[in-house]
Amino acid sequence: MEKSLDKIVNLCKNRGFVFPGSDIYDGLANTWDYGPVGVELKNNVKRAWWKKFVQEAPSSYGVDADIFMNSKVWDASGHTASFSDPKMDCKNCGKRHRADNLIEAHSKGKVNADAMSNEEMQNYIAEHKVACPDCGKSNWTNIRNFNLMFSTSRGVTDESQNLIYLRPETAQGEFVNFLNVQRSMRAKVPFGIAQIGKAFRNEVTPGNFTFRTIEFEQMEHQWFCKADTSMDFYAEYKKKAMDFLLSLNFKPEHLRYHDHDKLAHYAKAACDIQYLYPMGWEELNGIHHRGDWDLSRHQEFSGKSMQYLDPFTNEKYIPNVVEYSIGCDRLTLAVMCEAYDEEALEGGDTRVVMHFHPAVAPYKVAVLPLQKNLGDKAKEVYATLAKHFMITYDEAGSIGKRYRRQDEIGTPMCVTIDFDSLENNTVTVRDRDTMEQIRLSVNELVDYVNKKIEF
RNA sequence: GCGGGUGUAGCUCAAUGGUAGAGCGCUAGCCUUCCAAGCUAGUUACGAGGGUUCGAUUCCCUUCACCCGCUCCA
Repeated sequence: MEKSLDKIVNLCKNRGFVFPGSDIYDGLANTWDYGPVGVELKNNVKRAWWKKFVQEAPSSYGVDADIFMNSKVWDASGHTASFSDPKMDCKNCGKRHRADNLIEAHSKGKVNADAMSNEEMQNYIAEHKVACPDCGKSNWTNIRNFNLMFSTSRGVTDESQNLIYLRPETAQGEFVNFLNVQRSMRAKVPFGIAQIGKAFRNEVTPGNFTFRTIEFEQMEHQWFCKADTSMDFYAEYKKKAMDFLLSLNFKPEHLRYHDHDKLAHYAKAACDIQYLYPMGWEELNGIHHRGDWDLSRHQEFSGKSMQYLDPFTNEKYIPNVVEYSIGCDRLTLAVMCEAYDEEALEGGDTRVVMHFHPAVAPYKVAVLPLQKNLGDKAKEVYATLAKHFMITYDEAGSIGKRYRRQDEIGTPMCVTIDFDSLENNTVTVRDRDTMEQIRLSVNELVDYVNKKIEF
């Protein structure tokens, strides 16, 4: 199992999908850069998602909110309070504990550690020789804040510096724009706000290639609706989320729902869709019924009314939210895992093929002159196709080798130029999945490719 | 942060106390009319610093980076 993720990581490095971040400086753990091929794949995945959840979705609107947000947003969302913990490690047994919990337990609740600074807590623990609950020794590291939010500061001079965070989730960008979108688009509840954007988490344990990283991209759709319809929409989005994945050619047996029994503080119901990655079943997306928690909190913290006035019934209410959130990098990785195939050929040969849905394939077509002296004609065909699609060109090596190269990056169609092409302007189109070949005129080619990549 | 591991070419690996070799890949040329053919030539490496030594990629120390566990996990 483990081996097969390695194979994908290797393919990614060798074929330009994904490189280790800061590679020439020995990397930076858990950062990854998408290469020329990978960025096409990822962009196509995003485009496919946007098509289903914005373009074709009734009453859904896209936004692109800023990564930096007023710190009060994170107070309202609860991240400031619960995303940061003062932790100390026991040097004796290695166990990690929260400093505030240690003090409150030691003082039997008489000392309120919440009001203490880290330094005060550290001093208190040293003075009172607060012992490790696990081994009984009092030999602690200094307090370190395990803040899952990355912070930086805004302001040039020291005195004017204000702490700001890189958003740990994109969702708040949709919530804080609820009023703006509703008003400017004259939107009527129910309606949706979608966003694709980066989020940052200082994860203690990232890993598994691009599955869990400290910087990642989320694709989210928040559906604002009336409370009494919300469970129906929750069920509907569970289905929509699954249908989207199936439309990308995921095998049904590689996907499953996973209902949460333990709910986060904001959630009324929650469900994941998991994918069978090489390392096992892992969360690919989440569908959360968030009630009116988010808008209510923002109403409370901002002082702005989040109430919606229903123009038909004149009812006033704070809408409920059904959130559908999918990790773009996770999805892209899943798409790669799902597409990866090693096919045994006659003669003991194997070819690695990425069976991407043509809509998300990095290149739609590879243009291959059968011989180098057909290059001029091939470049002419290339120029014609390049106006319509992301395509590539290769004239190095035997034709078989060039087919294999394209198979490895999942190019669905290879177009070869031969001497007949010069005579009658036709080309041979070779299909990645069936390996069948058909003869088309260059004029027919654009329509043919368009039909293939339909999504 | 703790424990373990790794670090030689783009990749996979090898050898060696006397400054390194292969396969694959890649590039150029020849050949070639449809699935990794062949021939020729070329290409590129000992993570960094220090020590021992006449001499270190090899031994020792430090450091850096990465990987795997653990801790944590909206």
